Amino acid sequence: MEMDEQLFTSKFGNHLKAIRLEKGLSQEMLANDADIPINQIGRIERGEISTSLTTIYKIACALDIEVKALFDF
Amino acid sequence: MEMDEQLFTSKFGNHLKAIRLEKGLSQEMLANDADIPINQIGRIERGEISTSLTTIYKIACALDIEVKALFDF
DNA sequence: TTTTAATAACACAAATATGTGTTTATAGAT
DNA sequence: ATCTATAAACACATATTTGTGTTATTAAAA
Repeated sequence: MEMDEQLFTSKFGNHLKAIRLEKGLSQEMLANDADIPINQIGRIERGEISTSLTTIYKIACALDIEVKALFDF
Repeated sequence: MEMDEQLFTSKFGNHLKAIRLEKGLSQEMLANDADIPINQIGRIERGEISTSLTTIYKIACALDIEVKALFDF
């Protein structure tokens, strides 16, 4: 699927949010588990920022899923 | 697998390099295809930087693979 | 209506990636 | 030894994320 970069970050954010909600976590809980500021989670889910590899990894660890699962969309 | 963040970016870089070489591409060719500076590819492969979602996406497109394949390690 | 939890939205400094350029190192071929 | 291609290693300005606050919405419950 060919996609614009901004659309990609937006879809990534939506997918992250869906996974977070499936796990029954609030942004704040996820942020605490991942040791990331809560605002950062919001910015990522809204597709505002193109977050970094390490942040992605920390989030995957906090969600207890593989990183590649975050890209399954 | 539990892993340090720096080790993760390092493994990501090694995996990217392996895929690039499998495809028979030089850093320069990949950089051109992905519309990214060549030095950036080197920095990522060496694990020097924690690159961004959009850069990861551009690289995956240029390699003609799914993003999640870049995290299959 | 009022309270509460959750998220969005805004601002700002600090840290880091990005983009561009140049130079050095390495390895293979001639 | 020389040439060539590839990659590493610098430097530096610019752009963006990150981290830390504060304030404003939104929605649901009491």
